[in-house]
Amino acid sequence: MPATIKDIAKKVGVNVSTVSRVLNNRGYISDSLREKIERAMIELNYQPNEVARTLFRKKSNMIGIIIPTVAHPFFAELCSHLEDYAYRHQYKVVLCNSQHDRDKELMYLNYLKANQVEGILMGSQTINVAEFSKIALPLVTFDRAISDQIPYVSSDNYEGGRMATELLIEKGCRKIAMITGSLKLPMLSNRRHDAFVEAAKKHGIWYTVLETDDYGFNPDNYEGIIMELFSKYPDIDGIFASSDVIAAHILKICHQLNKKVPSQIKVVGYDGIAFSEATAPPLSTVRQPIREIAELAFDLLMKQINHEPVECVNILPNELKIRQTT
Amino acid sequence: MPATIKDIAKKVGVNVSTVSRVLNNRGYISDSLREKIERAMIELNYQPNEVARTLFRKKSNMIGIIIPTVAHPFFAELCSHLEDYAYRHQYKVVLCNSQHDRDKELMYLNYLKANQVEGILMGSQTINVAEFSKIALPLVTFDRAISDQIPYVSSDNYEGGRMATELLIEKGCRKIAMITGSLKLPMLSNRRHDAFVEAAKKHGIWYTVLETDDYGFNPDNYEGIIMELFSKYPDIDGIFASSDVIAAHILKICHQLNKKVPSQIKVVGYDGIAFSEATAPPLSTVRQPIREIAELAFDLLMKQINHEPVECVNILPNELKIRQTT
DNA sequence: ATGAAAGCGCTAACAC
DNA sequence: GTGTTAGCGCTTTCAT
Repeated sequence: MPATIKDIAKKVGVNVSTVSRVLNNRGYISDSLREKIERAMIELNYQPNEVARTLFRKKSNMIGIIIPTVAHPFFAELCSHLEDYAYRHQYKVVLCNSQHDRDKELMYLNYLKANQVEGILMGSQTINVAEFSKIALPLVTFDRAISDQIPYVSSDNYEGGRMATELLIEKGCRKIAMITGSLKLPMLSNRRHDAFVEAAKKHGIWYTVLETDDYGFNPDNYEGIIMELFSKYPDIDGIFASSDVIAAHILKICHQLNKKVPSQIKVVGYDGIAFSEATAPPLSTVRQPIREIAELAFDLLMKQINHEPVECVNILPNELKIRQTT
Repeated sequence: MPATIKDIAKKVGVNVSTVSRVLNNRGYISDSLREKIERAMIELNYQPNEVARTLFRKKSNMIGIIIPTVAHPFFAELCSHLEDYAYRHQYKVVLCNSQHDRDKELMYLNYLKANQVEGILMGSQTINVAEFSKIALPLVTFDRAISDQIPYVSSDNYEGGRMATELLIEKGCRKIAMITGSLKLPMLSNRRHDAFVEAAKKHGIWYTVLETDDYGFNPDNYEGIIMELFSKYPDIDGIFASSDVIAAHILKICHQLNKKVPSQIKVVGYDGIAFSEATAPPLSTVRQPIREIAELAFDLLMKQINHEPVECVNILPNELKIRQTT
């Protein structure tokens, strides 16, 4: 049994409130007593029970992060930055992978609320506004605008898609394809696709679009689609992938099919994850400001927790990284 | 203010203990009352406060995961599986990235304990046994044997290193290198290096070893080392990388230097992360059973929490994935 | 079958 | 300066 404030009090022969005072550095305390108490704390290896404190203060210093899966490098990097900011602000992070499972998402939302987290960061949403309003907790989302009440932060998907497509065209592509996650879901990232289509049309370039499985996190699925694309249109000379992971698979298949990148075919990814620098050849991509997204999202959450007003629409600019696949 | 058990009791006109009974399905309750109470709970959107429950029960249903950084794909995948098992057992996961920072690690350890987590999974340790014994919490580690009291689970590093090296040799390499994380730290993964050296010696093959920066998670550092290797020994014909991430960078540099893989030079990685299948060409690697490692580690933690005896040394076999870089 | 009361570990009025 | 006390939201004896 770990020592409690009572044990300390008893050992020193004072009241628990006195111990509490030194613990919180509040109120007057004689130096001699303070010293004695501090010594006792060390001797008994005392640590305040944060659960009890949370119960009283109604402040848990915990936030929840709900994402589809931390196994995806984009979310892993996002998460890593988020944890970094949280730590600096003395917040702990509860990691929740929804796996795009609606039930799991709902369960986690309830869990988190029941555990008194102060706010939630969501990179995964299958649930709707009504369900959210029940949660009644500070919330920030990525990639999805749930309602105009709930702040979101996202990269400039349209502009990102435009940059990628224009790059392909500029570099001479005349028959381009986009491989994207499912467009059925109302995700902000679908605007990458809108931009692709509009840019292609604007330049009068032939184009086609292929969608991966519903959630786009299944590599096996990617390769089938890429193969299908190449067998149907062997003369495709440019591909915009809606994620670097997909782009890496394209590069792999190109290598396998002996299609030279970038001479015969050019590829642009999206995200700018660490691995995009380590592909062969290094991947041209639309780099999302992952760190900044994390920082802003965390900041927005803190503001809500502190009842400060927040901007709901937060779109951050991307950076086009022209490397060696274009 | 969310509704409490008192609000429910007042609304229905019963004592809180009665409400508590229906909440916990304990003791006798008339059907009519139960129904009324359940209705009230729904009407008030009641959710039990898990913090209060934790305080009373001394059971938080939370565990902590301390890893160097979830941005590294190996840990991201491990974490993803861990979260999966935790969820299935109704446990929540607090994510802690130590960044190999001793202070941060210590802080987190204390935080976690103060927050009454039931156990800790550690993939990062700079602290020592003495510091650990103060924690006095169920613990399982990866990659590092802290003491013979603390269970760890790891892939068979020696055998993995041996398989990788033998593969290189078997495929005809006569001048091989290993690029590894720092060997200064007493990590289990250093045995990959031991195996490399012994296998090379056994076959009378020339070899050399290069170490990355202390913690081996800095890609900029990797490339410098790889370049250095190639400029010093341009006729190297095989490299064993101690991680797939390093291996990917080697592949990239080879592409850049126009060294053909696998004809001129062969590369084997370690880990078997998802990306290892998407490199060009697909990477031969020693695949760690990441899911199984996570499962066993979680299981070991649960056993300790339940005061069941556990095996301390847990070494799981790897699988040699021969793809197209060898 | 239901209520009253004590207590989990801690904090914050309010006394003295 | 330090002690007393009530209470955070919940659970669990122990009465009735």
